[in-house]
Amino acid sequence: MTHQPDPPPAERPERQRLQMADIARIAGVSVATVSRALNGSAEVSAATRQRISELARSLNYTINVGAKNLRLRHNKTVSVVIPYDRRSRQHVSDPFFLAMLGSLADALTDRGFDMLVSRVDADRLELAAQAWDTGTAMGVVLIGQWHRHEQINQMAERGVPLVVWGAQIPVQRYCSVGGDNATGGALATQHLLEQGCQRIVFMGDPDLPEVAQRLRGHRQALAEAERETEPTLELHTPFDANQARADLSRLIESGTGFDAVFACSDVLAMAVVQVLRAHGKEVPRDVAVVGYDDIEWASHAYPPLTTVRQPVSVAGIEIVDALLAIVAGEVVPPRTLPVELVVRRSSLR
Amino acid sequence: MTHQPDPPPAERPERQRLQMADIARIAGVSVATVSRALNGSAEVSAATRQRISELARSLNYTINVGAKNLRLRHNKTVSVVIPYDRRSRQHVSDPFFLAMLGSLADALTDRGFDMLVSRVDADRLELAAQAWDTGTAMGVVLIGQWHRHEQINQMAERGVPLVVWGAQIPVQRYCSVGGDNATGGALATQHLLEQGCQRIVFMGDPDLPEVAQRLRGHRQALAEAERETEPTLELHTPFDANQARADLSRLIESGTGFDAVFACSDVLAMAVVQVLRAHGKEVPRDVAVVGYDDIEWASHAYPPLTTVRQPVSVAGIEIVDALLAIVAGEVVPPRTLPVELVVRRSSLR
DNA sequence: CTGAAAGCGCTAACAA
DNA sequence: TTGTTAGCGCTTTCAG
Repeated sequence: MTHQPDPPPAERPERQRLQMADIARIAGVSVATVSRALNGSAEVSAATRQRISELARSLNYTINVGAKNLRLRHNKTVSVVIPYDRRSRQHVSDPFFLAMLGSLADALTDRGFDMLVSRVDADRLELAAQAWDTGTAMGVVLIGQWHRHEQINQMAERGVPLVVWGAQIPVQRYCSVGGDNATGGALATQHLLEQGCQRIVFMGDPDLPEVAQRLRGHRQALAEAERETEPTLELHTPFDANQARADLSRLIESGTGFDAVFACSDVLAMAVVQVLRAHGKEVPRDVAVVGYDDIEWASHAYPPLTTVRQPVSVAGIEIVDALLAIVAGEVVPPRTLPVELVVRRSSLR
Repeated sequence: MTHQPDPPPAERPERQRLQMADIARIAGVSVATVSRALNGSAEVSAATRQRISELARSLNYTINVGAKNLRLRHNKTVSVVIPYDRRSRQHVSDPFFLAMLGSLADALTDRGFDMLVSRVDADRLELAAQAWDTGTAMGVVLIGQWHRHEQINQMAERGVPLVVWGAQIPVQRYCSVGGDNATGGALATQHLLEQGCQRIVFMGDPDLPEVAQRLRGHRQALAEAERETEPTLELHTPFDANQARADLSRLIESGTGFDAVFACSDVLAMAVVQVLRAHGKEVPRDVAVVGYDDIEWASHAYPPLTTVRQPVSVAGIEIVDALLAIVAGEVVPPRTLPVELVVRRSSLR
């Protein structure tokens, strides 16, 4: 994706790289034969194939992928886009997103694809398609849909092969893969209720589809236990630890009582624990805390964090497979992956 | 980087994408003119340039980057490689590496470059050059040199434009950018000595050049304070939290006394705090702890972690600029960036 | 089994 | 100012 006028072409004494023609000349065959040999075509004699492969290897020659792609009119790279919030730029530092990135990298590498990574302003999500528009990538993976559902729909309608990590939403014309957020929310709240918690704070920004679904699960669990939902206890905090600290401090200082917090990410939950501690409240004795994601250090936090585990490594595979299917022309329905409550000390009373 | 025999070309009813010829036909000019217009050449009349740009935009046409690159014989993508240890695969989950990735992404995006991300087995580091060999990327950034100094030298000698985040090493034929590890190590240890610590455990694998330099700084600080270095207190723990827990537990159980730990990453430090706590030791009262990196949550840990801050965001810029200079044919000397001790509660007695 | 030749989508001399 | 033309490095009919 070229975002600027090209700089001067950096013309240095052009390093002379070998090309197929060189190999052909040295081997005393035509480039066609070299091409066939190097691509393992059956219609070249085993002997020459062997000979040419060895020659190429010994000369450290590799096929130029750009030229190959141009000729073949396809390519093997996938663009992975991490939207960021212009104000905070925060969430790319969220370990969860980065874990997803790692998972995608593995899945793509295993299948022989390259991964192009870029960050785009969430307010300009159309740019996510750029790598596809320019023919740089065969498809794009969007990590998180934010509040840009409509823009994503438009991209998909424009024909961009697209898979989004996020929630499944009613009028959705693209393929999403995501955790079962409603269940996740319900599991967390049920668990807190079972621990005898009476007043549970929900922390998360329901503007984001995934969070909205978790909130729905949360409320449902309350309803099933015949508890009222209290708007005061619903903190619409975005995925931003600083905001989490501010919001929770305000709540505490307002004198509102509560004995549990269900935060929509582990990062938020850690911030919550920190604030509680600063206010002299002990976790889990005074306030039980549950997070979301189960990132690496949730288990190493103090206290170890109860959380809803998202299936990150299978997610990478699911996303990549879905994208490949879409590129192959299939219609792939959205997919919801199971989540699981991991109980640790932070919520045990 | 194609790592496998190509799968069947996914031949679906080829989505008909516009090309320059289409725009030319519609606009009633030649492709040359379109090319010039779209590239902002001054030798096309402002009027046609305007007209063609608008036509292209309205038709949602974008120049095919692959074809352009082939013709121009260069490209604007940089390959960023994160080596991984085959056994643990751990360190890609290290927030520090991921922060570096983010920093590089920003620096590259700002300059209009694409970022190709891949993970390679540290034991097969030659593969890091693949994206360059195949012409996919104009250069490569290696995050961490591990114990593969020689292989990296060979890549550089082979002509691969290369910048490595890591230590500066005597016989080095490639460009490295890294923090001032010796100073970092010294700062940490001096600080612990000032806090009155008597027996400081050093945790880190000196097989890695960066760690070796931190160890040197550590020893130097001890020497300046006229303390002996005690081999028993030097734990050769790799960047792996589990290993850290195991190693420190063993040390404690061996009955060796100590009142401080200097760990070579924040992740290790957090593991250390956890183990100490499990053994009934309080941080910092019984044992002071200092980490390295100053990743996001070091300040939110419990207790907040004293650590040596690495200049991640400037590092991304330095690395990218160095790589671009190298691609432009310059000889770029290795660069060492200043580090800084950030004192927090974990080390205050 | 191998080679000659056309062309993937674009840019840049060179001509007009 | 604009068009014509020759490739960039490769794959693949189509002939031999």
